[in-house]
Amino acid sequence: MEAKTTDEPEEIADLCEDLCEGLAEAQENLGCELMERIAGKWPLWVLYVLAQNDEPLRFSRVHERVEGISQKVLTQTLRQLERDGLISRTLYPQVPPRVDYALTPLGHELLVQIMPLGRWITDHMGAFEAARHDFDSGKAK
Amino acid sequence: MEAKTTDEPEEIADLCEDLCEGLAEAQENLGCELMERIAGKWPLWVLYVLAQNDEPLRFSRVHERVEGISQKVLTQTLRQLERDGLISRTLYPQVPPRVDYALTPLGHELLVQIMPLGRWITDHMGAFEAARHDFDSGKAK
DNA sequence: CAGGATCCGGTCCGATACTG
DNA sequence: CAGTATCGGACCGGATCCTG
Repeated sequence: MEAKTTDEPEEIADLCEDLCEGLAEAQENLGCELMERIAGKWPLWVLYVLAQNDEPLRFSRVHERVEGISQKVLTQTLRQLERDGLISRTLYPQVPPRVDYALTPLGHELLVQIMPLGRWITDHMGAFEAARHDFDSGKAK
Repeated sequence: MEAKTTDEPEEIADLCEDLCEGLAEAQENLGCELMERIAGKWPLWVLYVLAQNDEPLRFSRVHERVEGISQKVLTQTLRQLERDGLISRTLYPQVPPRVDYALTPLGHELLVQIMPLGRWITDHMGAFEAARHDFDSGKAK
């Protein structure tokens, strides 16, 4: 019949099933949107910063810790995360105003879910770098 | 879904450790780049399409299956994925030319790693929608 | 202190035309 | 068939100024 790749067809088919059940809908609908959102440069970073502290963080503190982000984008990011229920925003009607951001259980769980992926990526960083090097040197002829 | 409010500090600290070990480097360095890359709208989609077939796919086939993508962006995406060693590109010097794309073991494993995350997202889609609704209706006063 | 409003340069993306 | 090249528009993010 058809030539198969390096893996056994069963493995692929098995993966396919899971993917069709779990990822397919996410891909073509709203989950894809979420994947993109959290996978941007800043959102995960912000969640990570909030996770490092067991207490809520003020806007300024987050701004300090997520170095490189502009105030505008940080505000946008925080709004998005709040909208998706990943963080909570608490406004203290003081003067000067004070706003605390904290991870929600949902946001916490999301980090837990993403963690193994992050670990896997770091573990295979060498493979990625090698692949890139091969590709680049191959094209630079 | 677990309905725990503010988690115990120990849990957070525990998470922190893992995050610091696994995600921190990825965040601030190259892994972050990879996270963003694969999490874009198309890359994962392309990988997913390739995973559905146990045989390599031609450019046209991929283009058909990843509906909505332009030819230009598809080319870019495929190049990226190839550069990162997630897919393989095989050129047959025919006329008309023929190019086959297939998942590499690395790309295959990446999908396996991402799957549980995708599943978790779909499982909690309701929570996300609810959070968004709450947020939107709260602001629309 | 937190963040809204504005301007503006860089980037991304789609459509089109063209090549091996 | 599988791209590359180019152009114009949309969008994104940064810097600055201003408000409660």
